[in-house]
Amino acid sequence: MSEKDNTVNITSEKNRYHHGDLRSALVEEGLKLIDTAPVDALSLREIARRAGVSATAVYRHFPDKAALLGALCLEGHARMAKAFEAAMASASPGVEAFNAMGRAYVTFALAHPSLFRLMMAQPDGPVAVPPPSAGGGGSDGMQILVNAIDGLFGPDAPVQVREAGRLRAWSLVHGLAMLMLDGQVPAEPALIDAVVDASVL
Amino acid sequence: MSEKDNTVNITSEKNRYHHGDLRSALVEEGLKLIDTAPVDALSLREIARRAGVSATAVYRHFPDKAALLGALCLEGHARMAKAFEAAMASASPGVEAFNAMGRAYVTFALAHPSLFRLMMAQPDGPVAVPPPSAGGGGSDGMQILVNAIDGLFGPDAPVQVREAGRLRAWSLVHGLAMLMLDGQVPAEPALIDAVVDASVL
DNA sequence: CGGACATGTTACCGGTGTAAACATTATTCC
DNA sequence: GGAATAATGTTTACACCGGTAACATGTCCG
Repeated sequence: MSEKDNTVNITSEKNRYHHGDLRSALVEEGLKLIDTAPVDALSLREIARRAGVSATAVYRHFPDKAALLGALCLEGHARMAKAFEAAMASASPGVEAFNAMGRAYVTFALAHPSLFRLMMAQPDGPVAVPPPSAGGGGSDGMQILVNAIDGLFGPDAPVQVREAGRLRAWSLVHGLAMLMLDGQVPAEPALIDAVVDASVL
Repeated sequence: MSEKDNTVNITSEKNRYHHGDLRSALVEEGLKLIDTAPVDALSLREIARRAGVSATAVYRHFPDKAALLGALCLEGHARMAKAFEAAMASASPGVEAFNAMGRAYVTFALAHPSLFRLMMAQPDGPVAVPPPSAGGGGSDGMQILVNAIDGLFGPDAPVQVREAGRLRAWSLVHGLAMLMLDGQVPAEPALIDAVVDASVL
Protein backbone atom coordinates (compact mmCIF):
# COMPACT_ATOMS: atom_id res chain seq x y z
CA MET A 1 0.00 0.00 0.00
CA SER A 2 2.30 2.79 -1.12
CA GLU A 3 1.01 6.32 -1.52
CA LYS A 4 1.57 6.25 -5.26
CA ASP A 5 -1.70 7.40 -6.76
CA ASN A 6 -4.72 6.43 -4.80
CA THR A 7 -7.12 7.84 -7.38
CA VAL A 8 -6.03 4.95 -9.53
CA ASN A 9 -6.89 2.62 -6.74
CA ILE A 10 -10.32 4.16 -6.49
CA THR A 11 -11.30 4.86 -10.06
CA SER A 12 -9.85 1.69 -11.44
CA GLU A 13 -11.31 -1.34 -9.77
CA LYS A 14 -11.58 -2.25 -13.42
CA ASN A 15 -9.56 -2.31 -16.55
CA ARG A 16 -6.46 -2.84 -14.56
CA TYR A 17 -4.05 -5.10 -16.34
CA HIS A 18 -3.27 -7.05 -13.23
CA HIS A 19 -6.23 -8.66 -11.66
CA GLY A 20 -5.14 -8.53 -8.07
CA ASP A 21 -6.09 -11.99 -6.95
CA LEU A 22 -6.84 -13.93 -10.06
CA ARG A 23 -6.23 -17.31 -8.54
CA SER A 24 -9.00 -16.95 -6.01
CA ALA A 25 -11.27 -15.41 -8.61
CA LEU A 26 -10.78 -18.40 -10.89
CA VAL A 27 -11.58 -20.84 -8.12
CA GLU A 28 -14.63 -18.87 -7.16
CA GLU A 29 -15.95 -18.69 -10.69
CA GLY A 30 -15.21 -22.35 -11.11
CA LEU A 31 -17.26 -23.20 -8.05
CA LYS A 32 -20.10 -21.02 -9.23
CA LEU A 33 -20.03 -22.70 -12.60
CA ILE A 34 -19.73 -26.27 -11.42
CA ASP A 35 -22.90 -26.08 -9.38
CA THR A 36 -24.98 -25.19 -12.39
CA ALA A 37 -23.51 -27.37 -15.09
CA PRO A 38 -22.54 -30.95 -15.78
CA VAL A 39 -18.95 -31.67 -15.02
CA ASP A 40 -17.81 -31.96 -18.62
CA ALA A 41 -19.19 -28.50 -19.38
CA LEU A 42 -16.61 -27.00 -17.11
CA SER A 43 -14.13 -25.50 -19.50
CA LEU A 44 -10.99 -23.66 -18.60
CA ARG A 45 -11.84 -21.03 -21.16
CA GLU A 46 -15.28 -20.47 -19.74
CA ILE A 47 -13.95 -19.99 -16.24
CA ALA A 48 -11.36 -17.52 -17.52
CA ARG A 49 -14.05 -15.73 -19.49
CA ARG A 50 -16.21 -15.29 -16.40
CA ALA A 51 -13.26 -13.99 -14.47
CA GLY A 52 -12.81 -11.45 -17.23
CA VAL A 53 -9.45 -12.68 -18.26
CA SER A 54 -7.86 -14.38 -21.24
CA ALA A 55 -7.80 -18.16 -21.28
CA THR A 56 -4.06 -18.47 -21.06
CA ALA A 57 -3.85 -16.26 -18.00
CA VAL A 58 -4.94 -19.31 -16.07
CA TYR A 59 -1.59 -20.89 -16.71
CA ARG A 60 0.14 -18.30 -14.55
CA HIS A 61 -1.61 -19.82 -11.55
CA PHE A 62 -2.22 -23.43 -12.47
CA PRO A 63 0.01 -25.75 -14.49
CA ASP A 64 -3.01 -27.11 -16.36
CA LYS A 65 -6.74 -27.58 -16.21
CA ALA A 66 -6.49 -30.55 -13.89
CA ALA A 67 -4.72 -28.40 -11.32
CA LEU A 68 -7.49 -25.83 -11.41
CA LEU A 69 -10.05 -28.55 -10.94
CA GLY A 70 -7.96 -29.85 -8.10
CA ALA A 71 -8.28 -26.50 -6.38
CA LEU A 72 -12.04 -26.74 -6.78
CA CYS A 73 -11.94 -30.15 -5.13
CA LEU A 74 -10.17 -28.74 -2.14
CA GLU A 75 -12.93 -26.25 -1.55
CA GLY A 76 -15.43 -29.02 -2.16
CA HIS A 77 -13.98 -31.05 0.66
CA ALA A 78 -14.12 -28.08 2.95
CA ARG A 79 -17.81 -27.73 2.23
CA MET A 80 -18.39 -31.41 2.71
CA ALA A 81 -16.65 -31.29 6.05
CA LYS A 82 -19.01 -28.53 7.09
CA ALA A 83 -22.02 -30.57 6.05
CA PHE A 84 -20.69 -33.48 8.09
CA GLU A 85 -20.12 -31.34 11.12
CA ALA A 86 -23.63 -30.00 10.92
CA ALA A 87 -25.08 -33.48 10.59
CA MET A 88 -22.95 -34.65 13.47
CA ALA A 89 -24.00 -31.77 15.67
CA SER A 90 -27.71 -32.28 15.16
CA ALA A 91 -27.79 -35.90 16.19
CA SER A 92 -27.14 -37.71 19.40
CA PRO A 93 -23.99 -39.81 19.29
CA GLY A 94 -24.07 -43.43 18.30
CA VAL A 95 -26.12 -45.02 15.59
CA GLU A 96 -28.14 -41.88 15.08
CA ALA A 97 -25.08 -39.77 14.35
CA PHE A 98 -23.81 -42.49 12.08
CA ASN A 99 -27.00 -42.53 10.06
CA ALA A 100 -27.05 -38.76 9.95
CA MET A 101 -23.61 -38.82 8.42
CA GLY A 102 -24.71 -41.29 5.78
CA ARG A 103 -27.64 -39.11 4.88
CA ALA A 104 -25.38 -36.07 4.78
CA TYR A 105 -23.05 -37.86 2.40
CA VAL A 106 -25.77 -38.68 -0.09
CA THR A 107 -27.47 -35.33 0.35
CA PHE A 108 -24.25 -33.47 -0.34
CA ALA A 109 -23.68 -35.47 -3.50
CA LEU A 110 -27.19 -34.71 -4.73
CA ALA A 111 -26.85 -31.03 -3.89
CA HIS A 112 -23.53 -30.63 -5.71
CA PRO A 113 -23.44 -33.35 -8.33
CA SER A 114 -20.59 -32.11 -10.48
CA LEU A 115 -18.45 -31.04 -7.56
CA PHE A 116 -18.97 -34.37 -5.87
CA ARG A 117 -18.05 -36.23 -9.03
CA LEU A 118 -14.96 -34.12 -9.42
CA MET A 119 -13.93 -34.74 -5.83
CA MET A 120 -14.23 -38.47 -6.24
CA ALA A 121 -12.47 -38.52 -9.57
CA GLN A 122 -9.24 -37.29 -8.03
CA PRO A 123 -7.27 -40.42 -7.22
CA ASP A 124 -4.64 -38.45 -5.36
CA GLY A 125 -7.09 -36.04 -3.88
CA PRO A 126 -7.62 -35.54 -0.18
CA VAL A 127 -10.42 -38.06 0.02
CA ALA A 128 -8.56 -41.30 0.44
CA VAL A 129 -10.02 -42.62 3.60
CA PRO A 130 -7.35 -45.19 4.30
CA PRO A 131 -9.65 -48.21 4.29
CA PRO A 132 -7.01 -50.61 5.51
CA SER A 133 -3.48 -49.66 6.49
CA ALA A 134 -2.01 -46.19 6.19
CA GLY A 135 -2.92 -43.73 8.87
CA GLY A 136 -3.19 -40.00 8.82
CA GLY A 137 -4.34 -39.05 5.32
CA GLY A 138 -7.88 -38.15 4.51
CA SER A 139 -9.59 -34.83 4.24
CA ASP A 140 -11.26 -33.06 7.12
CA GLY A 141 -14.72 -34.22 6.18
CA MET A 142 -13.63 -37.74 5.63
CA GLN A 143 -11.90 -37.84 8.97
CA ILE A 144 -15.13 -36.87 10.67
CA LEU A 145 -16.90 -39.63 8.80
CA VAL A 146 -14.25 -42.13 9.78
CA ASN A 147 -14.49 -41.15 13.40
CA ALA A 148 -18.25 -41.50 13.35
CA ILE A 149 -17.97 -44.96 11.88
CA ASP A 150 -15.28 -46.07 14.26
CA GLY A 151 -17.30 -44.76 17.15
CA LEU A 152 -20.05 -47.15 16.16
CA PHE A 153 -17.96 -50.20 16.78
CA GLY A 154 -16.47 -48.97 19.98
CA PRO A 155 -12.79 -48.49 20.63
CA ASP A 156 -12.22 -52.09 21.65
CA ALA A 157 -13.33 -53.58 18.35
CA PRO A 158 -10.56 -55.25 16.37
CA VAL A 159 -8.93 -53.10 13.73
CA GLN A 160 -10.06 -55.37 10.94
CA VAL A 161 -13.65 -55.13 12.00
CA ARG A 162 -13.53 -51.35 12.14
CA GLU A 163 -11.81 -51.13 8.78
CA ALA A 164 -14.18 -53.52 7.09
CA GLY A 165 -17.16 -51.73 8.58
CA ARG A 166 -15.78 -48.42 7.49
CA LEU A 167 -15.32 -49.64 3.93
CA ARG A 168 -18.77 -51.18 3.86
CA ALA A 169 -20.40 -48.02 5.13
CA TRP A 170 -18.54 -45.87 2.66
CA SER A 171 -19.34 -48.20 -0.22
CA LEU A 172 -22.99 -48.23 0.71
CA VAL A 173 -23.55 -44.49 0.79
CA HIS A 174 -21.19 -43.84 -2.09
CA GLY A 175 -22.95 -46.38 -4.24
CA LEU A 176 -26.35 -44.96 -3.47
CA ALA A 177 -25.13 -41.45 -4.18
CA MET A 178 -23.64 -42.47 -7.49
CA LEU A 179 -26.65 -44.44 -8.62
CA MET A 180 -28.85 -41.47 -7.86
CA LEU A 181 -26.49 -39.03 -9.56
CA ASP A 182 -26.44 -41.19 -12.65
CA GLY A 183 -30.20 -41.44 -12.68
CA GLN A 184 -30.24 -45.19 -12.15
CA VAL A 185 -32.20 -44.77 -8.95
CA PRO A 186 -34.68 -41.96 -8.33
CA ALA A 187 -33.33 -39.43 -5.87
CA GLU A 188 -36.08 -39.84 -3.34
CA PRO A 189 -35.44 -39.16 0.35
CA ALA A 190 -37.39 -42.26 1.27
CA LEU A 191 -34.90 -44.39 -0.61
CA ILE A 192 -32.00 -42.73 1.13
CA ASP A 193 -33.59 -43.55 4.45
CA ALA A 194 -34.32 -47.09 3.39
CA VAL A 195 -30.68 -47.65 2.64
CA VAL A 196 -29.09 -45.67 5.42
CA ASP A 197 -31.34 -46.41 8.35
CA ALA A 198 -31.36 -50.16 8.03
CA SER A 199 -27.61 -50.27 8.25
CA VAL A 200 -26.46 -52.28 11.18
CA LEU A 201 -23.56 -53.17 8.91
CA MET B 1 -24.29 -61.07 -55.24
CA SER B 2 -24.57 -60.41 -58.96
CA GLU B 3 -22.13 -61.91 -61.40
CA LYS B 4 -20.68 -58.56 -62.30
CA ASP B 5 -16.98 -58.94 -61.78
CA ASN B 6 -16.06 -61.36 -59.11
CA THR B 7 -12.40 -60.51 -59.34
CA VAL B 8 -13.38 -57.28 -57.76
CA ASN B 9 -14.99 -59.18 -54.96
CA ILE B 10 -11.80 -61.13 -54.44
CA THR B 11 -9.09 -58.58 -55.01
CA SER B 12 -10.90 -55.83 -53.23
CA GLU B 13 -11.68 -56.70 -49.64
CA LYS B 14 -10.03 -53.31 -49.30
CA ASN B 15 -10.19 -49.89 -50.76
CA ARG B 16 -13.81 -50.36 -51.44
CA TYR B 17 -15.75 -47.17 -51.10
CA HIS B 18 -18.54 -48.85 -49.23
CA HIS B 19 -17.45 -50.55 -46.10
CA GLY B 20 -19.94 -53.36 -46.04
CA ASP B 21 -20.91 -53.34 -42.39
CA LEU B 22 -19.59 -50.13 -40.98
CA ARG B 23 -22.00 -49.99 -38.10
CA SER B 24 -20.74 -53.21 -36.57
CA ALA B 25 -17.17 -52.23 -37.31
CA LEU B 26 -17.61 -48.97 -35.44
CA VAL B 27 -19.08 -50.69 -32.42
CA GLU B 28 -16.30 -53.24 -32.46
CA GLU B 29 -13.57 -50.63 -32.70
CA GLY B 30 -15.28 -48.64 -30.00
CA LEU B 31 -15.28 -51.62 -27.67
CA LYS B 32 -11.64 -52.31 -28.43
CA LEU B 33 -10.77 -48.72 -27.71
CA ILE B 34 -12.80 -48.32 -24.57
CA ASP B 35 -11.06 -51.19 -22.87
CA THR B 36 -7.69 -49.57 -23.27
CA ALA B 37 -8.41 -45.91 -22.62
CA PRO B 38 -10.12 -43.64 -20.15
CA VAL B 39 -13.68 -42.89 -21.04
CA ASP B 40 -13.08 -39.29 -22.07
CA ALA B 41 -10.45 -40.38 -24.56
CA LEU B 42 -13.13 -42.10 -26.58
CA SER B 43 -13.60 -39.79 -29.51
CA LEU B 44 -15.91 -40.31 -32.39
CA ARG B 45 -13.11 -39.36 -34.74
CA GLU B 46 -10.70 -41.85 -33.25
CA ILE B 47 -13.19 -44.67 -33.61
CA ALA B 48 -13.83 -43.70 -37.22
CA ARG B 49 -10.10 -43.51 -37.84
CA ARG B 50 -9.58 -47.02 -36.54
CA ALA B 51 -12.38 -48.29 -38.68
CA GLY B 52 -10.57 -46.75 -41.63
CA VAL B 53 -13.32 -44.35 -42.42
CA SER B 54 -13.90 -40.60 -42.35
CA ALA B 55 -15.31 -39.11 -39.18
CA THR B 56 -18.56 -38.02 -40.75
CA ALA B 57 -19.31 -41.48 -42.05
CA VAL B 58 -20.37 -42.31 -38.53
CA TYR B 59 -23.38 -40.07 -38.93
CA ARG B 60 -24.83 -42.38 -41.55
CA HIS B 61 -25.30 -44.98 -38.83
CA PHE B 62 -25.71 -43.01 -35.62
CA PRO B 63 -27.46 -39.67 -35.13
CA ASP B 64 -24.66 -38.46 -32.88
CA LYS B 65 -21.84 -39.57 -30.64
CA ALA B 66 -24.14 -40.40 -27.75
CA ALA B 67 -25.97 -42.91 -29.92
CA LEU B 68 -22.73 -44.66 -30.80
CA LEU B 69 -21.79 -44.82 -27.14
CA GLY B 70 -25.27 -46.16 -26.46
CA ALA B 71 -24.57 -49.02 -28.80
CA LEU B 72 -21.39 -49.75 -26.89
CA CYS B 73 -23.40 -49.84 -23.67
CA LEU B 74 -25.71 -52.40 -25.11
CA GLU B 75 -22.86 -54.74 -25.83
CA GLY B 76 -21.47 -53.97 -22.40
CA HIS B 77 -24.65 -55.15 -20.76
CA ALA B 78 -24.56 -58.31 -22.77
CA ARG B 79 -21.07 -59.03 -21.51
CA MET B 80 -22.05 -58.21 -17.97
CA ALA B 81 -24.98 -60.60 -18.21
CA LYS B 82 -22.59 -63.32 -19.29
CA ALA B 83 -20.32 -62.62 -16.33
CA PHE B 84 -23.31 -62.86 -14.03
CA GLU B 85 -24.45 -66.10 -15.52
CA ALA B 86 -21.01 -67.57 -15.13
CA ALA B 87 -20.84 -66.45 -11.50
CA MET B 88 -24.29 -67.82 -10.89
CA ALA B 89 -23.45 -71.15 -12.45
CA SER B 90 -20.33 -71.72 -10.39
CA ALA B 91 -21.95 -71.25 -7.03
CA SER B 92 -24.57 -73.14 -5.12
CA PRO B 93 -27.83 -71.24 -4.78
CA GLY B 94 -28.51 -69.04 -1.82
CA VAL B 95 -26.11 -66.75 -0.06
CA GLU B 96 -23.17 -68.15 -1.94
CA ALA B 97 -24.64 -67.32 -5.31
CA PHE B 98 -25.57 -63.93 -4.01
CA ASN B 99 -22.02 -63.19 -2.93
CA ALA B 100 -20.68 -64.54 -6.19
CA MET B 101 -22.85 -62.05 -8.02
CA GLY B 102 -21.55 -59.23 -5.94
CA ARG B 103 -18.00 -60.23 -6.64
CA ALA B 104 -18.81 -60.54 -10.32
CA TYR B 105 -20.25 -57.02 -10.34
CA VAL B 106 -17.12 -55.45 -8.89
CA THR B 107 -14.82 -57.65 -10.91
CA PHE B 108 -16.54 -56.70 -14.13
CA ALA B 109 -16.23 -53.03 -13.30
CA LEU B 110 -12.53 -53.40 -12.58
CA ALA B 111 -11.97 -55.40 -15.77
CA HIS B 112 -13.75 -52.88 -18.00
CA PRO B 113 -13.54 -49.55 -16.21
CA SER B 114 -14.50 -47.22 -19.00
CA LEU B 115 -17.21 -49.46 -20.35
CA PHE B 116 -18.69 -49.84 -16.89
CA ARG B 117 -18.64 -46.10 -16.36
CA LEU B 118 -20.29 -45.57 -19.68
CA MET B 119 -22.98 -48.10 -18.90
CA MET B 120 -23.80 -46.43 -15.63
CA ALA B 121 -23.76 -42.96 -17.08
CA GLN B 122 -26.72 -43.72 -19.32
CA PRO B 123 -29.75 -42.59 -17.34
CA ASP B 124 -32.12 -44.08 -19.89
CA GLY B 125 -29.98 -47.07 -20.55
CA PRO B 126 -31.05 -50.64 -19.98
CA VAL B 127 -29.67 -50.76 -16.47
CA ALA B 128 -32.46 -49.30 -14.43
CA VAL B 129 -33.14 -52.01 -11.97
CA PRO B 130 -36.52 -50.80 -10.84
CA PRO B 131 -35.64 -50.42 -7.17
CA PRO B 132 -39.14 -49.64 -6.07
CA SER B 133 -42.18 -49.73 -8.27
CA ALA B 134 -42.14 -50.22 -12.01
CA GLY B 135 -41.77 -53.75 -13.25
CA GLY B 136 -40.33 -55.19 -16.36
CA GLY B 137 -37.39 -52.98 -17.34
CA GLY B 138 -33.81 -53.82 -16.61
CA SER B 139 -31.19 -55.42 -18.75
CA ASP B 140 -30.51 -59.11 -18.93
CA GLY B 141 -27.62 -58.98 -16.54
CA MET B 142 -29.44 -56.79 -14.08
CA GLN B 143 -32.43 -59.09 -14.12
CA ILE B 144 -30.21 -61.96 -13.14
CA LEU B 145 -28.82 -59.89 -10.30
CA VAL B 146 -32.27 -58.94 -9.16
CA ASN B 147 -33.41 -62.52 -9.16
CA ALA B 148 -30.41 -63.57 -7.13
CA ILE B 149 -31.12 -60.90 -4.56
CA ASP B 150 -34.78 -61.65 -4.36
CA GLY B 151 -33.97 -65.31 -3.96
CA LEU B 152 -32.06 -64.44 -0.83
CA PHE B 153 -35.09 -63.15 0.96
CA GLY B 154 -37.36 -65.90 -0.10
CA PRO B 155 -40.54 -65.48 -2.09
CA ASP B 156 -42.67 -64.78 0.96
CA ALA B 157 -40.77 -61.71 2.07
CA PRO B 158 -42.70 -58.45 1.83
CA VAL B 159 -42.13 -56.46 -1.31
CA GLN B 160 -40.67 -53.55 0.61
CA VAL B 161 -38.10 -55.75 2.25
CA ARG B 162 -37.03 -57.25 -1.03
CA GLU B 163 -36.85 -53.88 -2.70
CA ALA B 164 -34.90 -52.27 0.09
CA GLY B 165 -32.52 -55.20 0.21
CA ARG B 166 -32.09 -55.04 -3.51
CA LEU B 167 -31.24 -51.37 -3.38
CA ARG B 168 -28.86 -51.85 -0.49
CA ALA B 169 -27.06 -54.68 -2.22
CA TRP B 170 -26.76 -52.74 -5.43
CA SER B 171 -25.54 -49.65 -3.64
CA LEU B 172 -22.96 -51.63 -1.75
CA VAL B 173 -21.31 -53.31 -4.70
CA HIS B 174 -21.72 -50.29 -6.92
CA GLY B 175 -20.12 -48.04 -4.36
CA LEU B 176 -17.19 -50.37 -3.86
CA ALA B 177 -16.72 -50.68 -7.60
CA MET B 178 -16.77 -46.93 -8.07
CA LEU B 179 -14.41 -46.20 -5.21
CA MET B 180 -11.97 -48.71 -6.63
CA LEU B 181 -12.33 -47.39 -10.16
CA ASP B 182 -11.67 -43.89 -8.94
CA GLY B 183 -8.63 -45.00 -7.02
CA GLN B 184 -10.07 -44.05 -3.64
CA VAL B 185 -9.79 -47.62 -2.46
CA PRO B 186 -7.11 -50.03 -3.64
CA ALA B 187 -8.51 -52.67 -5.95
CA GLU B 188 -7.53 -55.62 -3.81
CA PRO B 189 -9.53 -58.84 -3.96
CA ALA B 190 -9.36 -59.12 -0.19
CA LEU B 191 -11.26 -55.88 0.14
CA ILE B 192 -13.89 -57.05 -2.28
CA ASP B 193 -14.36 -60.14 -0.17
CA ALA B 194 -14.45 -58.11 3.01
CA VAL B 195 -17.32 -56.05 1.68
CA VAL B 196 -19.24 -58.68 -0.20
CA ASP B 197 -18.96 -61.69 2.08
CA ALA B 198 -20.05 -59.98 5.26
CA SER B 199 -23.28 -58.92 3.68
CA VAL B 200 -26.25 -60.28 5.51
CA LEU B 201 -27.84 -57.00 4.47
C1' DC C 1 -29.69 -48.19 -69.61
C1' DG C 2 -30.81 -44.82 -66.02
C1' DG C 3 -32.54 -42.84 -62.18
C1' DA C 4 -33.33 -43.38 -56.86
C1' DC C 5 -31.12 -44.24 -52.87
C1' DA C 6 -27.66 -45.55 -49.47
C1' DT C 7 -23.34 -44.65 -48.04
C1' DG C 8 -19.13 -42.72 -48.29
C1' DT C 9 -16.07 -38.08 -48.87
C1' DT C 10 -14.18 -33.22 -48.28
C1' DA C 11 -14.80 -28.42 -46.57
C1' DC C 12 -16.03 -25.92 -42.95
C1' DC C 13 -17.73 -23.99 -38.17
C1' DG C 14 -17.28 -23.05 -33.37
C1' DG C 15 -15.44 -25.09 -29.38
C1' DT C 16 -11.61 -26.98 -26.44
C1' DG C 17 -6.69 -27.30 -23.91
C1' DT C 18 -2.21 -25.63 -24.29
C1' DA C 19 2.52 -23.74 -25.92
C1' DA C 20 5.28 -19.60 -27.46
C1' DA C 21 6.15 -14.93 -27.95
C1' DC C 22 5.01 -10.44 -26.56
C1' DA C 23 3.16 -6.63 -23.35
C1' DT C 24 2.39 -4.58 -19.07
C1' DT C 25 2.69 -3.92 -14.32
C1' DA C 26 4.95 -4.65 -9.66
C1' DT C 27 9.06 -5.15 -7.08
C1' DT C 28 13.74 -4.76 -5.89
C1' DC C 29 18.32 -2.92 -5.83
C1' DC C 30 21.69 0.79 -6.72
C1' DG D 1 14.34 8.32 -7.99
C1' DG D 2 15.38 5.27 -11.75
C1' DA D 3 16.65 1.16 -14.05
C1' DA D 4 16.86 -4.00 -14.06
C1' DT D 5 14.04 -7.86 -13.06
C1' DA D 6 10.32 -10.71 -11.87
C1' DA D 7 5.35 -11.46 -11.98
C1' DT D 8 1.35 -11.45 -14.39
C1' DG D 9 -1.62 -10.73 -18.46
C1' DT D 10 -2.46 -10.78 -23.73
C1' DT D 11 -2.24 -12.28 -28.52
C1' DT D 12 -1.38 -15.67 -31.67
C1' DA D 13 -1.12 -20.28 -33.15
C1' DC D 14 -1.76 -25.27 -33.15
C1' DA D 15 -4.02 -29.72 -32.92
C1' DC D 16 -7.91 -31.87 -31.51
C1' DC D 17 -12.96 -32.38 -30.88
C1' DG D 18 -18.34 -32.91 -32.28
C1' DG D 19 -21.33 -31.60 -35.85
C1' DT D 20 -23.45 -29.55 -40.49
C1' DA D 21 -23.63 -29.01 -45.53
C1' DA D 22 -22.50 -30.12 -50.01
C1' DC D 23 -20.53 -33.33 -53.02
C1' DA D 24 -18.91 -38.15 -54.75
C1' DT D 25 -19.43 -42.91 -55.34
C1' DG D 26 -21.33 -47.07 -55.28
C1' DT D 27 -25.72 -50.39 -55.38
C1' DC D 28 -30.13 -51.69 -56.86
C1' DC D 29 -34.33 -51.91 -59.30
C1' DG D 30 -37.52 -50.68 -63.03
